[in-house]
Amino acid sequence: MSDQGARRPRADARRNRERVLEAAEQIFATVGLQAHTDDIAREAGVGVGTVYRHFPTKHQLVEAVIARRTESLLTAARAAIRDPDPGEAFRRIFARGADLLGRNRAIAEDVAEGISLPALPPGIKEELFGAMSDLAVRAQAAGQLRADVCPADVVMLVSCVAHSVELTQRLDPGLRRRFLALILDGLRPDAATPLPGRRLDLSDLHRLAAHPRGS
Amino acid sequence: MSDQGARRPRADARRNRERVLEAAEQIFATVGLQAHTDDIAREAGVGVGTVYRHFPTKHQLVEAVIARRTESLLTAARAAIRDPDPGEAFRRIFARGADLLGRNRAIAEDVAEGISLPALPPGIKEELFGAMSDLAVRAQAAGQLRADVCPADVVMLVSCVAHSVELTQRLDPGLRRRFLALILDGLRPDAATPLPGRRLDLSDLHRLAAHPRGS
DNA sequence: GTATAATCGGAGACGCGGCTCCGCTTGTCA
DNA sequence: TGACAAGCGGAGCCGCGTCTCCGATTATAC
Repeated sequence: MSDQGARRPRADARRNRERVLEAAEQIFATVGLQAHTDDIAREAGVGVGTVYRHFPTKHQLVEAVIARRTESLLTAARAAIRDPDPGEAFRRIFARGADLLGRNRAIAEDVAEGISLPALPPGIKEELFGAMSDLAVRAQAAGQLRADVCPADVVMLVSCVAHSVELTQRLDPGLRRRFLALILDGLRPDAATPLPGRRLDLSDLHRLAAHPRGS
Repeated sequence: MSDQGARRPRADARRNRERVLEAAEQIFATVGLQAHTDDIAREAGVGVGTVYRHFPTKHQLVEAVIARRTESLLTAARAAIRDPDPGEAFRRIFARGADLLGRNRAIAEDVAEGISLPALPPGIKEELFGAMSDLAVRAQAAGQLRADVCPADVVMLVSCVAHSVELTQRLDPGLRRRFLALILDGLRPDAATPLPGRRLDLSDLHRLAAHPRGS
């Protein structure tokens, strides 16, 4: 009761935590979200108990793994906002997102699962949506992105690409670029046929994110 | 041993089989593939035992439900091959597929799951792929579809659309048409930027279909 | 109407995967 | 070096969902 509650963990605990994180990253990336905790523990060379002590639920483990990877994308997206060529910046980040998804099956599944990005801590999610949205708006202002798409469309398209990535990855990793090219062509402003239906904004997406599956 | 092995089922058996099929169609459409057998039985007003007598595994039940729905799409696709406007025919069947997917969550999940269409009997699957492929080729010959996409791309795109449908349906059913329009714009021949990567044919897809998940 | 075989229903067996519990081990501090 | 709390591991618990089993029920044939 005399000193502060926080106390540095033991060396082996720190080492194991890192090992679990790395094993999880590796296994989730190849097997996907439905990987078994036991397999992750075995890969890390520890017992299941150890995994669950560091990450009380499987979901928290997924969250930790995905957050790590996503942060770097967010950083890149933030930097891209200052790019002198908004169209190129938009396409680059879009492609980079697809790339991240392509390299990590768990993230692809998570993003494909919904705009809700259930495994991502709320803060990062909103920032990422916001950054993508900003990039889109800037590209539109520069006449490099068709004017009738709304940020919500773009975010959804990413999820759509995530999904195609999931598929094509299994067949031929190079195929991903074909899809990307196809979708980016559909996003170009020249020769675009007007989109039907109503526009949605980010708040609609966030509203949906709150109710991931129910109707 | 005197008469032939086949014998007409009892009247109540036929009635129950039909009820199960209808209940399953209804529940799978709204809840999706992960619907519980017990719920289907309750909806049909029979016991689980009855469901399992008619459809020994859940998978066979799914298969029966999906096959029913898919056959009508196949019929439409076959008819569309004789359409005087190949571009329009292609777009119409593409849209109709998306529509079917949009109305039935189980099919959307199944198609989204992979080009493998795991729940579909092999015959229908190949015919459907073939019909879509024919429509694409004809549209290309008429200059209504960009020349650098290959049939495999189209089949994959359908899966991609299936996925977006899954998402958008929950948010706003009208949104589906926006996606469709976006994708179809990307498929137009004018102003298309050349697609990178190598072309795949249907046999590549079928090869993949044989190994749905493994690497 | 009666015999009989087909069909029904739902309690519960079974397998699977996330998670817990507790006896043993090991890092840390004096 | 010894004492002890922090940390470890993995057998097994628990809830869930698919499917089975068998006594009760009922359509059908004569």
